[in-house]
Amino acid sequence: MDIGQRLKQIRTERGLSQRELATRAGLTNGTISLIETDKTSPSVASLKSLLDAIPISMAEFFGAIEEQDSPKFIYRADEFIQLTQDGPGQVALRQLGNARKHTLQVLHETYPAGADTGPEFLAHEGEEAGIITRGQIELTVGDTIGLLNCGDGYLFDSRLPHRFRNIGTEPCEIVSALTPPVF
Amino acid sequence: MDIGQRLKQIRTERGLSQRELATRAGLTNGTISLIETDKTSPSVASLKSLLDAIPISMAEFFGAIEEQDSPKFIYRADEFIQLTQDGPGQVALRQLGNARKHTLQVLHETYPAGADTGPEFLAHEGEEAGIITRGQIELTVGDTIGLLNCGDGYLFDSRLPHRFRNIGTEPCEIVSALTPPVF
DNA sequence: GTGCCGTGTTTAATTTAATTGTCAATCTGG
DNA sequence: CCAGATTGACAATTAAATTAAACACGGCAC
Repeated sequence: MDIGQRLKQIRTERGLSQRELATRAGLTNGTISLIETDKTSPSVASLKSLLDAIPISMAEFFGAIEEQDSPKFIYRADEFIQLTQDGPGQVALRQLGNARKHTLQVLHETYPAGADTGPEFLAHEGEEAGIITRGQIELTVGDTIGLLNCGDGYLFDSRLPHRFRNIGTEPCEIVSALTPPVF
Repeated sequence: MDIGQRLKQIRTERGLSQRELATRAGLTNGTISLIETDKTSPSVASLKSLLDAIPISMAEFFGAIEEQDSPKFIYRADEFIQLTQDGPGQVALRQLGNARKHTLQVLHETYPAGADTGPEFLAHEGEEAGIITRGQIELTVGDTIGLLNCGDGYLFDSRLPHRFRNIGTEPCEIVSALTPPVF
């Protein structure tokens, strides 16, 4: 999402210099330079001032950006959405993309040593599967219990009651998938 | 343009607490509180994180806001668009609204003592008119010269060459109108 | 009632954005 | 060719957003 490039494009299209736009918007040329070179992320208020002075609406501005850079296929590690609070001993669930827009939900799960999805079992519609990428974890599905090591995987009907427990000493990481997404 | 209200609306619609949304977006609950109560204007990056975690696009977010609060009839003094650079002895032109969207352009003009629109006369299409609200100014239109005092006004065809000069000792302020707008 | 969790708000400290002033590079006119 | 003006970028300071921690309010179990 390149705000700087888009701002520069519109500004130059209309034949405005950074200084001219700056005075109209009540900002400074330096600020516009920093924004256009992506060295800062402007406040919504600043961006609104700039767009009013051009003039163009926020919706138009972002509409053009978002239809430009979609559809999105690649998600960087820092773009994952954290579904859980962090804290010592807490399970961390990091979701890939906007699951609501898809039928598939992929998570990067981290279970610290001793972590547990709880004594009450989980159960919901759909199917889920995953592969252990670090450490090991105990998985209970129905009345089956198994210890999964790094490289192992699982696949089951989510309606069956299930539970994850890291009974090892090192953290366990899992890449898992669910369909349909559950929240 | 109430960003806080809109964010709160969407967040509560989806049954998210400030803290839950905060962890998903990688921010803090305090920040969301400040944004929702309009005590701060978030950076575009922060807002994008929040909207991604909801999820909703920037264009959708602002689209709903902008169709809500338009059409706009009232413009606050600090919303005027400054058409000129500030500086000592400089004429300041502050424009009311987005003249490009209308056929009428209204300006709040300030002429410091000694200010002058220049020895070369102005001339452009349309008509212009105004009323002096402070101080006094010398107006030349064609070969007519007049001294206008506070409360006086003018109205002429803009194709006639014209010039404003503040020959007094105190600043002069004028509220003027042009049609069609000139840039 | 008391204690506990969940909510949203507020405060001081920190991080980040915005301003100010300056720079080199690029035009423009004499 | 040079002087003056204009452009976008940069460094240091100022202003503002963000954090982290505390606060106050309202349920809800016990």
